[in-house]
Amino acid sequence: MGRSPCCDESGLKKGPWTPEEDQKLVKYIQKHGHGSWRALPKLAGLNRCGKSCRLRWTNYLRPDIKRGKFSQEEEQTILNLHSVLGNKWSAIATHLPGRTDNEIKNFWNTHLKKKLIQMGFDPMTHRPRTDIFSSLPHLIALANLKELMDHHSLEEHALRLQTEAAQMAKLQYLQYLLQPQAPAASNMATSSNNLNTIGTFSDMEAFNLLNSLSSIKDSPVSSLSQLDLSASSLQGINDSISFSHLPDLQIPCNYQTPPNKDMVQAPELTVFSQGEDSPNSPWQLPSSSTPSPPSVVPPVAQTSSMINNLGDASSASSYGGEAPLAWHDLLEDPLFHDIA
DNA sequence: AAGAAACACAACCGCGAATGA
DNA sequence: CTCATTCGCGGTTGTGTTTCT
Repeated sequence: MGRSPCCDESGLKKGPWTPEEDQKLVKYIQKHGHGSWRALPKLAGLNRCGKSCRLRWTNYLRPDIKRGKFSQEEEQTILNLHSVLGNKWSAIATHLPGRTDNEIKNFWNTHLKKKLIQMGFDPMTHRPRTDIFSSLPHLIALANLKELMDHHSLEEHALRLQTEAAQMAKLQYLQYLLQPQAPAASNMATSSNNLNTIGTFSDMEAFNLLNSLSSIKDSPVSSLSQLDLSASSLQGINDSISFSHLPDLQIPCNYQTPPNKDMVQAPELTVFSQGEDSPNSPWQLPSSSTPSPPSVVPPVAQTSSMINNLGDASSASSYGGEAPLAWHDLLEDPLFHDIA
């Protein structure tokens, strides 16, 4: 065990590669393949360690590397995969042909992470931030409220938002049902934490909810940022409706890049369905930038496997689960009773 | 025009997993 | 089974470039 001693060896060159070194490395690998990286430098006539050669080849010299800016589609793929896989850069890279894990990692650290923070999302959990800074985008959105109000009458706006809030609450409930580790829903379900045991209940509930939510995409306001903004404005109008649990959504998000950097836009919600995507991935990722909700509501059996897959996905994730949902809050919420 | 700050990205470091003797 | 070696991964740093003041 222990780490490789190769880089500790003195006398080996470090730092940026020269074109001559690149040429030597490329020529050698094209002719012989890399074989043992440790042996390669000597054989190729390079005064570098094998590790350095491997890195240079895999991150820069490999002929199949795609260079240049990341496309919108690639960006969205990274965001989606990161929400499921966490910082598993190599795993993410396998879904982006021609891109290296290092490149993706750099792109994440320099662009996407900041973008998410700007949007008010925790880049690690992909959930709305709950610290003080999270309110910043919210406040920015509020600042734009006046403009929005110029276009819609307040009442009409409030009514529409009330409907959307109800849909969000349903989504929350669905999220709870899809949580394999969720505590038994007190008096509403069996007392067992066993997924199979609560499965029957969850399946039916999830099935019904998915049915009722299948039209959510047609909602006139489809982005969370709009909903957040709406929620704030509505809260002023009708204090009896609580939106406190809205930021708890954990269903994987499908992010859309704001059309320009000055515009703050939160992710659109997408209910993922199991699909014929790569067998490595339990998720069927939306293939285009305009995702649509599942056109066919999964049958009960499928919903079960969705739940299982959700479990797999969350275990694959590198971050521990924050208490995902204030379940009792939801139960006590008058809004919940209206929709349930 | 010059210095500072921010950004972008290549490369390095250290760790753990895999592998083979 | 143990240990040494190699490889690959993820975090971090260093440095060149661009933008801002």
